[in-house]
Amino acid sequence: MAVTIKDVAKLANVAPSTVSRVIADSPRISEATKRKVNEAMGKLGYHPNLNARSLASQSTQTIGLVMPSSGDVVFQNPFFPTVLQGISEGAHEKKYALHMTTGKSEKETLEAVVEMVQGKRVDGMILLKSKVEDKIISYLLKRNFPFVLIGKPYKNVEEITHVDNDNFRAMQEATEHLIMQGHHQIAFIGGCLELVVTVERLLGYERALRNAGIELKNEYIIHEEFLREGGQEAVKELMSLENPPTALVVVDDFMALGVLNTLDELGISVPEDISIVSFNNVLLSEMVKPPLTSVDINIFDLGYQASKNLIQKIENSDEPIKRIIIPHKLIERSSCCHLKNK
Amino acid sequence: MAVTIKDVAKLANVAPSTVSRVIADSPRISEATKRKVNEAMGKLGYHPNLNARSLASQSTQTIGLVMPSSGDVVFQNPFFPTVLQGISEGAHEKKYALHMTTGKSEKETLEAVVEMVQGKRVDGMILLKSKVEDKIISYLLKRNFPFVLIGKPYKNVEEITHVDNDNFRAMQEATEHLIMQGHHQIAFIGGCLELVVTVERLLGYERALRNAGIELKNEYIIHEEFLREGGQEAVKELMSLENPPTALVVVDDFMALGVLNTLDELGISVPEDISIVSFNNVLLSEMVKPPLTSVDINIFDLGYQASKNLIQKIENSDEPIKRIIIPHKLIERSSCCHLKNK
DNA sequence: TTGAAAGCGCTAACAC
DNA sequence: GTGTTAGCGCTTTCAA
Repeated sequence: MAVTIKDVAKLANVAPSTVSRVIADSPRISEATKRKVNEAMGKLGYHPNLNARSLASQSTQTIGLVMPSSGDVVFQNPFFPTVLQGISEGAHEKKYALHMTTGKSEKETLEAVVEMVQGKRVDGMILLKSKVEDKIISYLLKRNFPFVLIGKPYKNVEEITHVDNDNFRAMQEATEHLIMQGHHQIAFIGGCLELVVTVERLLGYERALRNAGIELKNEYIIHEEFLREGGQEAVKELMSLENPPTALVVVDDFMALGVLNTLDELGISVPEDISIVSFNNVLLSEMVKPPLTSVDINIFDLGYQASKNLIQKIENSDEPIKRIIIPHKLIERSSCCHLKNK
Repeated sequence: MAVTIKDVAKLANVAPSTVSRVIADSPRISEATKRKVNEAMGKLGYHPNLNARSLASQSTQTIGLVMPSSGDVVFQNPFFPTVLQGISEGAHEKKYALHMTTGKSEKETLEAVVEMVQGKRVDGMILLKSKVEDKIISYLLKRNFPFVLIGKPYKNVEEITHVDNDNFRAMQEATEHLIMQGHHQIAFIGGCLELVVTVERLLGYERALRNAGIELKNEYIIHEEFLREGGQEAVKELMSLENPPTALVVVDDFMALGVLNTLDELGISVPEDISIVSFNNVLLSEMVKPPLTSVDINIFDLGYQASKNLIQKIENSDEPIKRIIIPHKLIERSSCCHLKNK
């Protein structure tokens, strides 16, 4: 068996509780015994058993996370690793670890969460996306379990600490950027409408058009899970409309790359024939041709603030509900240009 | 306080141990009490405390993982998420969870591992890369703690279960592919030489050239951590040699994209002026222009097999040491062509 | 400032 | 088949 607190206590000639106090760096312990105990720990190569500690102290110093299931589109693009990196960084700073599981279905995912929460494996949870009707959120809310959502909750906004971009404004600005370049025929290429982020951005797009007195056209709005094949068709259809768009807003750089390829096949050049603004500003966006004008939403920070704030909440149970808005920024590159008058 | 096994026992009029047996689905328990207990669990909304279980049973059903630290290049490309996805999938199938931490330095990383291992937070570990001198490996080996390495160990190959590609052959074949297309001046663009994978591939490259009776040139071999700026210079230098290469092998698609851009700037076209074979075959490789001929190394499977085999090892302590080679495959696209005779 | 002792919630060996 | 009981290794009152 491994070396325990008792072994250390024996060697240092103190009680186990004293050792425990030394570990916790309790103030009311003499320097002398502190040294004595530390020495014994060193000599024995002692390391606390964290399960025992968690059991006794009802805290785990770990944050729970549910990964998007394999096969989820999310995985093919850098959002997930980057946000994870941010989460991990924030956790690491406060000496928290991460505990993750996957769920293939919504049911499995919920089960995974229940297991973590009721199984006392984690002190808090970070949720990576908010569905329109989210059982996980209801569950956590009901149990009053600390969690932070990355993204905007569909409901109960006032009760949920969340970190998000101002996706409405971000998309509005992206659209306005195109409008200011003279574009009136601007199409929206977005993802799954069940995701709140898509809804928000769509609204921002619509607002920008409306503000500019531009008529909304249903056929200019596309929702595709796509990477590869899926979207190709949609883009082709879009471009063969009677009045094809002269500009596109695309909700993700990776999608934009797919769009770029389809346009290339169609012999349409960017930005000469059509302008594009996309989102996320991942490394990719500056490496493709043409480099993409893209809205940087600070993915890393989204994750970093999520774990940072979750930990605050864990450690101080009457921390107020917060809404943290991570700033975005339009990074101009070469995929947009002024609409030439015809 | 949460509902415990005792509450269930009381309600079902049985002993706590009986409840425990029902949970473990012990064979020697009557259907009647099984039902009775299950009913009580349902009624109370019981969920086992996993810390208590781990403490008592000395097992956690979780796998440890150390993430590449933020800032690590690894994060900017899809290798990490994909391998994580594979690991997660394999773990999920056997109802294992993942526990992860980050380390910024080698020292921190080792500490993180020690904490997981001695802290009894995990039953086994997956290592994502093998350094030439790897303290983590020595540590785990010394403690005889179950672990699986993704990649090839630098030493102690016979004692370490690892899952890897045959990187030597993969690179040899990639190089031969170019040689068969008439190329003799083939440069190698690789990553950090401290990583065993780089060494292996370099050897495969050299073997292919040697087999074909082609002289090795030092100036044809580049090692760059690069993405962006770093590599640009290197590629420019390479192309301004007296005898610039007519083909490149690049160890990563993402790097290849960087190379592609630099070449474009130099007015060199692919594949007309220079051919490229890269590695990993991530989605990106078919989306860039020109689509990259790339060696698919089955990243997902690397992760999947790693957790699969780690779990076997955890559950059966005299499982033999294994070496699992994941097949690779050259996917031909448009970044290579026959060398025109001059 | 330190020690003794009672749990945290579970499993498992042993008894019946 | 089921109950009793002794831990797993730690934290945390309560006393001294």
